[in-house]
Amino acid sequence: MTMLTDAPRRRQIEDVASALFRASGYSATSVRDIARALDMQGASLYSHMASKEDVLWSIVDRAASAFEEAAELALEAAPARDPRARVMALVRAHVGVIARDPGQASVFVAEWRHLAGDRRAAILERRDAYEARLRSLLADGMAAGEFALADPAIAATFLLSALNGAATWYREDGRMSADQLADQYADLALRTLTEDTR
Amino acid sequence: MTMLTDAPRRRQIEDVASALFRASGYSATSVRDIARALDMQGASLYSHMASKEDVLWSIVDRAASAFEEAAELALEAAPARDPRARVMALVRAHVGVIARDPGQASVFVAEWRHLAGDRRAAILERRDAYEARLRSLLADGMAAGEFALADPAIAATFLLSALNGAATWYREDGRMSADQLADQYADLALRTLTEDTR
DNA sequence: CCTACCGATCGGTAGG
DNA sequence: CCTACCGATCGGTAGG
Repeated sequence: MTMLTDAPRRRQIEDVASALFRASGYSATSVRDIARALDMQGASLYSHMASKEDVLWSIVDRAASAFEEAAELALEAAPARDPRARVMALVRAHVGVIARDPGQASVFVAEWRHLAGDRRAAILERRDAYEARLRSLLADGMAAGEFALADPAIAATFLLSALNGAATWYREDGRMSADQLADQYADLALRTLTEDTR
Repeated sequence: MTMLTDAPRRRQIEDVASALFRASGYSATSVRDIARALDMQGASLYSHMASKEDVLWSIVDRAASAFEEAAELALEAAPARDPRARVMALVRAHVGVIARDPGQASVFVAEWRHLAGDRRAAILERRDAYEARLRSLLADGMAAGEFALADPAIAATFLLSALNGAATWYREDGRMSADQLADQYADLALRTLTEDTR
């Protein structure tokens, strides 16, 4: 999570909004709810934002970039020809982004549908591209004989649902560190990909 | 999904509301949106419901009962001392409830937080009890030496997130039948529980 | 960043 | 099930 103190106002607004959107959803959170959390008047927020949807867009766009960049970095660093290591790296990166800012992540996961028109379309495209990358990693692993999957597309969706679930429940002050979360989730995720030999 | 034709009005309202809540969320769906989908005036709905939250409660309560009853039946029918078979049965039952009515299920999964007070507390308790049942099944399997899990609570959360994800994307008219979904998800879920022997 | 204010829409009621 | 209507609240603007 980002420090709320001393962050620029716009960023403070986005962080407070993330937390409120996460707890109650975008539509049930009013501009005045956000203002109240910052000890401001509702109308004053409009010095820093053009619209409520604008703030949602900033959060979702930033989250999408965080996932994309983390995946990029992780896959660059991972061995090129080891599908297991590559999936592991992607999963750990994904969980890391969630653990670092669960508010932002959960807004990305659950509230993007309140975006309209082009923004909605753009984010859907990026989500699809991201999922496609996991899908192709799974296909690579199958081609290499490392994974056994009846349907890599279903497996990718199954996995991403499981990982994204953490955005809803994970608390930074809970009993689990970000690393512990990443370790456990990566382990569970990897198991999904190979035959169950008992 | 339930037939909309000839269902009693109250049930039609709940089915239409489920679909709209699933697509846009509870707060972004107005009473007039629901009425419009039924070719009625907004105020006319109040002959059949006391409040908007009342309709949400009916959907969530019915969904909770469906999950509970399906789990009960599945576990009664499953062998008492075979943890793998028992988890498999529970997963298949859970996915079956989702596939049979994804609208109802996704409202249960995502919109319960818009309930207030006692209802919210009651549903949280039932969710906890349901998850606890899966958790204890996992613990049984570990005790029997059949499952290898670092933390059965985390595994249960991971699994339920993965399964519930289907409530968001599954379409009855899509390329996958309910049985295919249940088969694939049960397979993926079961793999999660045993060591990855490669 | 504030006060004052806008039109639109919200959930819900009265009365038929 | 409809028309007519209610107060409250919504996102947002004007002007300082």
